[in-house]
Amino acid sequence: MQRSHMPAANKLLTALKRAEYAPLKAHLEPVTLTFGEALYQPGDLIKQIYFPLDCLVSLLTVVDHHDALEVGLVGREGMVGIDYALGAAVSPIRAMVQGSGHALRMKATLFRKELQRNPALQREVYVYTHTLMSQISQTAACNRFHRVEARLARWLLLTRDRVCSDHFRLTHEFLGHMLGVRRVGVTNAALALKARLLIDYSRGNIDILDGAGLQAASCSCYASAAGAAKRG
Amino acid sequence: MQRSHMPAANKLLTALKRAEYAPLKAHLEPVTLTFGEALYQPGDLIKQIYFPLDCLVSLLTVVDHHDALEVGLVGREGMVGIDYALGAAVSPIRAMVQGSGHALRMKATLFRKELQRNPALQREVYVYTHTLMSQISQTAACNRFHRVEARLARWLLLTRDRVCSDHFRLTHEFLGHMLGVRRVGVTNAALALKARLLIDYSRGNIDILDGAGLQAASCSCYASAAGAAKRG
DNA sequence: CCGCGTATGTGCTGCCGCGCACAGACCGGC
DNA sequence: GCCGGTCTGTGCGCGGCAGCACATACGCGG
Repeated sequence: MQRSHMPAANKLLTALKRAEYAPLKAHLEPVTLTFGEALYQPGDLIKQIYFPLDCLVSLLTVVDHHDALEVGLVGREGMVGIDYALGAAVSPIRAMVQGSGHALRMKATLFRKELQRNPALQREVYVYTHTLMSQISQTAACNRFHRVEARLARWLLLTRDRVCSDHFRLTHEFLGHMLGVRRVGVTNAALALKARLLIDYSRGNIDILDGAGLQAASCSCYASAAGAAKRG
Repeated sequence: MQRSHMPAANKLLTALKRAEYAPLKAHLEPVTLTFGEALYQPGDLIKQIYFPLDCLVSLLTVVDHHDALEVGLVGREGMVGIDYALGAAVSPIRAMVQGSGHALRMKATLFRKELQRNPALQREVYVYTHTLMSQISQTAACNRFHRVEARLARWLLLTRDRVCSDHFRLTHEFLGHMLGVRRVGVTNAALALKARLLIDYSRGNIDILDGAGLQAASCSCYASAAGAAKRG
């Protein structure tokens, strides 16, 4: 997953001023998250809040206890556990580590206490909530109207923005789960992108060769709220 | 759209205690919303917040300036303008009146001021945000995994819960826009439900004959968060 | 360097929903 | 009672993706 050895900062936290951040800092604990780890399952009590540094977390809605669809993607621009911040005790979704890396973790109860007395933190958290909600809506429409190839392109770009690298590890099988399509569907879409020299890949190693071209191949959704908000 | 002449109360507001509600009350203005009216378009500045009483508002994500997909449905259990409450100035979505009726309206700026100093209102608004976000996610997964017939059944049940009546007016054409499918797709699904004596309809007048049966015909999504939260 | 497991490519068949076109059915207005 | 507009039902061809099955390719460990 090769990225810089010193984890980048979490943008939601760095938006806070020194005095606003200080009371949080004492309770933040650095953790390493590994690929495939589930931070929450649907119905789980939310005990910890996570602020990704250089890892990547997928938010998945689970239907009928087996089919799952990714609805959101969280990198260092956000946090995992928004539901708790909004007053919910249990998670309605599955949060799965999609790219290994580091994060800062905090006990949920302590986070809520701090949130209640910290207006700056509130502002950041609620603005991020809005961003995430827009992203989820956008993704829903994208899944409905656009073909697998465009959605794959979009997804690769979103991932790139979060890991800040043109190279990352992901198998077709996994991408299939993320996009809610068969593995073969991913293979075909990936072949098309490869043929156009936009990406290259082999056995789970993906390289983005032509970001601009990939953006052209992706649907307009990438350029919209979701993409824009994430790059900032 | 036949419902009681005295508009039911908005549940988000009635959850507030007298003293908490009083400062809001002064600024709430009753309005009549008519079918087809757009409260916001994507990119619009949010100037008013709406609390539906007996009307129904659809939240739509618009792609490429022509295709639209419904992601959420707001009745008297919620409010329209959540984005503004979260700190956004412009609406990322279209909010369209799907069932005529009454609502309470408030200037957005006044609402934000009151929100800032009213913890009980904050709690209600953020819990509703969570409900809505869950609903959007659930809908996204539902659109992906379930067939038109099941989704139509689910959508009719959600509508029923909000208008509190087994009868309402909706054309296939309109339902097609809501579900993101062709009108003919709706016709076929509706025919199947009619054949099973779960619903009846004619020229825009829809009757739910067998709610339990319809729920069985709908996907599990209805029973999940979305449905549960709305009936409460 | 051999073998096995994982990752990727290919070839079917089938169904769902799309786009288009048109036929009936019902309702209100004149 | 006729006319026009709206709503609903039907037919046809097509494409994307599902499900299933199998064929290669790559890489690691022994």
